[in-house]
Amino acid sequence: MSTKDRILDAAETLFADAGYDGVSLRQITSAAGVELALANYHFGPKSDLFLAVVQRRADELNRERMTLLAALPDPPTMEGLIDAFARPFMEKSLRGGAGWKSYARLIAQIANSQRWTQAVMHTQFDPVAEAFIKGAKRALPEADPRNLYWGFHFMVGAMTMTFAETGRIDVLSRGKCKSGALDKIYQRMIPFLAAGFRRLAEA
Amino acid sequence: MSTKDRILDAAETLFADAGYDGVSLRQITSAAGVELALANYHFGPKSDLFLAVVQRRADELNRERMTLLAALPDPPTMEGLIDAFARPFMEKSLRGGAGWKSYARLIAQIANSQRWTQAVMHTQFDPVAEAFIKGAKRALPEADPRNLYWGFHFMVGAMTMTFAETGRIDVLSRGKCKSGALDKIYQRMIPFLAAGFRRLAEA
DNA sequence: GTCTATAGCTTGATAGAC
DNA sequence: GTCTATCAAGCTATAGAC
Repeated sequence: MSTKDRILDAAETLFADAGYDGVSLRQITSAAGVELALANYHFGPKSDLFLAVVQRRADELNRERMTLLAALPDPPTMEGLIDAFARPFMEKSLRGGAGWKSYARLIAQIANSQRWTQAVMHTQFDPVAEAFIKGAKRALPEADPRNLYWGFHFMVGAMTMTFAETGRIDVLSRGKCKSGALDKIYQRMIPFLAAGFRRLAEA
Repeated sequence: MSTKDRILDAAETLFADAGYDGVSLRQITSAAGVELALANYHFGPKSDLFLAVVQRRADELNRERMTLLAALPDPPTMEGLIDAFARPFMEKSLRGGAGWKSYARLIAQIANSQRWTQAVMHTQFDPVAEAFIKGAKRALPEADPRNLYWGFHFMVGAMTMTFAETGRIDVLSRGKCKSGALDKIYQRMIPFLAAGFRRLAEA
């Protein structure tokens, strides 16, 4: 495994647990088993390393989302549309290894802070978001387009928190619900969100 | 204004913008216009200051939420229940001053990270969450209780991201939607979420 | 590409005078 | 309750040898 990948993997885990400022380059290179100076040599400043961590999986995720979105019938159903957007993330989180779990926790923090909205959310995720909105306009042609943007926003909020698996719901439900049972949650999330979109389309 | 309050206000704004580790005690006391040593004198270690910042408004918020929840008819409607939970936050964010906007950005980060789940979410917000779930069981008695926990989870994800006002939706919608127009968004969020809950109850 | 060594700064916390 | 001064540790970034 290359030095670059070792650094990216270590940075991903640590950034996911403690955030950008909660982790030092020393912790990252130490966890990766490489020298401190190599982080700067391969990635430049710390902020560029952070962006590289996020970009690596965003590219793969977006490619799959775009493929699924393009394969939908026209007009698509809302359920199909939401599934095309959410399924790649769910599958990778369940079966892609620990790196994807870290990435999910990282994205939840990024999506909920102003700090990385421009550099990460707009740069890396807006093209897919626009493809989703375009599909939603076909699925619900009678809807006010603004309501579809808001629906998308509510969906992203519910999804990022779900994939982050903070464990809060496990304690709150006294073990009846499990954050880690993503496939079970997924079966509930899709209809929940689709019903919300449909209700907004009627308004 | 007391030294303690000056420190709390400055810390709130800075923590909301950059997170716990992104802000130093020097930045906080400097913004508050007091000496560095006073942060430790009044609040103890940095982590205790952070918890004090969150607790201050959580107490006020929870009191109002509990009052509204207790005033609902039995059985309540899902719309009424969600409104009782969300309205105090929305009103304060719209009319409570800049401190409540900072607090909303802070809560969005906390709710989406594992790091503060125990010390903040469970400690400060679980009692109200349980009151909400109890009401949801009355509103939708035919629902599997687990689905109500998941609905609550999706609701919190959508709500925290909405109140955080990251501005992403403004750019994505090319100005058609505005993060800051919380009252308009609120009218869409309540039916979106209520329809989601109802759909889960049918499953 | 990798390593050692270090410059230049910032950090949280506190001791001790007032 | 407030202030000055400081400690010990940590930080990012980089220069220079190999």
